[in-house]
Amino acid sequence: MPDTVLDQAFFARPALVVARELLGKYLVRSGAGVTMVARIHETEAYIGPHDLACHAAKGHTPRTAVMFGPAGFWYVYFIYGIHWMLNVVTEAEGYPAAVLLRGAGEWHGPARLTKAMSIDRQLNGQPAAVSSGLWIEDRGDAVPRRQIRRTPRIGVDYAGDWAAKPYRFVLSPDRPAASRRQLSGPRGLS
DNA sequence: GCAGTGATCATA
DNA sequence: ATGATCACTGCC
Repeated sequence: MPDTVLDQAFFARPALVVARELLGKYLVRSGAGVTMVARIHETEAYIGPHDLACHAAKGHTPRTAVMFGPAGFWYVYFIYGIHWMLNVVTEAEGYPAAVLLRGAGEWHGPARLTKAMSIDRQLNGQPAAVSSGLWIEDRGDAVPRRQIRRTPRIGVDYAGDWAAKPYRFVLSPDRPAASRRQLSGPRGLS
């Protein structure tokens, strides 16, 4: 299967679906004569204006405007005076939702990822497409469901009941299959 | 554990 | 104009 650049149809779906399906896809950064590729292993869904952890819960502001636009565009914002966060807009135009890319390749943590790939406000509002120098590819290596873990989102304790919802998706390495003996034998002594 | 750092938005 | 807050990281 040839590599496929994910298009607007991929992103124009519920954020939870997009967040899950982005695991195992490839984030590609091209610019200044170099290209970087990193397999996505951690995402979070911010599902709409009723989601109190989603920036769009604060309404349509200059900062959140991109999220109200069409799917497949980058929503990049600055936080804590230091860090850039990379999101891709999902859902139908007019419905504000996005997926935060928290980890890819060797990088763990959303700010480390953007720092490594030189992602900043210049990409805010740009399309996730080759033309912007930042896009996502499907390279045909599907992720088995058993490698996907769901947890609550990080750093959103302010969001009340929404903080506990399992909207974070993590691609975990396969554990070696337990042998019959391990399954039926005594637990470890430790 | 907690400081750093500055954009953003509500309040005035 | 001012102040609280913040989808984090690195160092104590």
